[in-house]
Amino acid sequence: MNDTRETGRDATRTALILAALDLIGRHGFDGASTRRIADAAKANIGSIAYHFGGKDGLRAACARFVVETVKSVAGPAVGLSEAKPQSAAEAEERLVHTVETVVRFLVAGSVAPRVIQFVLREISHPGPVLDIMYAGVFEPVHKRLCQLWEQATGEPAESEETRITVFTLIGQVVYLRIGREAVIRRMDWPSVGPEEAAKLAAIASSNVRAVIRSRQGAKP
Amino acid sequence: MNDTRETGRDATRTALILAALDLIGRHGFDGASTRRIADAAKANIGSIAYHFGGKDGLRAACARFVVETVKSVAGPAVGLSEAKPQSAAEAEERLVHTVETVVRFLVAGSVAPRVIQFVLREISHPGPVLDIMYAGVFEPVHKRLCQLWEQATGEPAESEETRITVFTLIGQVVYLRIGREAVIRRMDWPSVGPEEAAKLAAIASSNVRAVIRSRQGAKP
DNA sequence: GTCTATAAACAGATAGAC
DNA sequence: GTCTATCTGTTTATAGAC
Repeated sequence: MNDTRETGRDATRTALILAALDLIGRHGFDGASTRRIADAAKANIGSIAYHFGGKDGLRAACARFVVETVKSVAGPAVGLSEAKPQSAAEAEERLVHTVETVVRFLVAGSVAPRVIQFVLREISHPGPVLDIMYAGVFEPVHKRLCQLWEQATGEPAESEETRITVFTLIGQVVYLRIGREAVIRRMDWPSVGPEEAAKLAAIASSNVRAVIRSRQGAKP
Repeated sequence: MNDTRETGRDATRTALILAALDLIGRHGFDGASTRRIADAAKANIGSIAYHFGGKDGLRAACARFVVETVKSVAGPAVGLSEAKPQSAAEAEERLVHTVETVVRFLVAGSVAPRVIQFVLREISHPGPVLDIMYAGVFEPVHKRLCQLWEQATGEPAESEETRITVFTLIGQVVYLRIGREAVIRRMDWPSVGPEEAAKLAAIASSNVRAVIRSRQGAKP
């Protein structure tokens, strides 16, 4: 009888990854001790060495988990595996839809706040973790957004201008999560729930449309 | 004869703060040991306890140092102590100028890359350090930008819409620093120097103008 | 004030019992 | 596979010499 349910090998692995994601996201890699991670996962310290070879192996496993999670959210939103939109208007709608989906995921996502915190911690400094996340998520999503941008504005997808512009569009959204504490204080919000996320998404989309409009006007 | 020059009390304090800023920025608070900080500052471990009461005291001192540094850059750029601009066009120029100054400071600033890294590390989680930086820098600068926004677009400075919009304008710029490694890879740049910073600043300013334009059109 | 020696706690890795 | 005991190194804080 194969026991692939709650207990067993995979359950321990997953529990360790989720606990590590949470604690590394909250306290940083050095601040999250293997003992606390094991405790949170209700596993023993030795299991980290057994399953991942050590603390660094667990970190890499977290990165791969993040790639899968983000792919499952950003992939469909950006239409990674769908056909290209046929018109400029359609491409614009797809861009706006992506931005709104990402805002909601970022600022009010109950699914994976730990995933986000982990990424924000690990994204700054180069290393194996960044390599995994860049190749698995950042590059494919960014490239796709550049294609959509080309269809929406007529600017070449791989031009320097387009690539930078897409970074700024992502940035305005990501910062809402990074600066979360500042946003909450300045907006005088108790926290950021679905209602607040909707307001943030509305402004972000409006900005995207404004920039598209200005670029369309530049070379009509 | 008062010796306020290179050696003495203040020199040790400053050296410790700069070293802590650098190492905490690079490895996080937990990842930066007091030993390495003291070594980098060419001071002894005991001096941290003597001058700052302990590692936490040094962290707070870093935050205060950051506030002073950022004020000296962002303050003049945003015109914190100057009179309000007289026209919408003037306010728009001031906003664009601020964005360009901040981009240059962020992505190519040779003065204080350590300051930036420290802020990005500490900004996520609430605590005494965030309190110091929010009250000292974030709030005053954000409020000033909201005022400029009102003058440039006619939208009320303290409306929810304006406050959020200003966050998105800051965000597109700040992300260029946070996602630095991703930007470098995707742009295929060896690093981000003055030339690259100019390109980034140009796009960011163009975005700001586009959003202003769209808001002006909304309520003419 | 500056520096050194040391204490007490904690880190990650590992060997071996079950 | 899971868990415990232990090893080795490192952490912050501190007491005391100079």
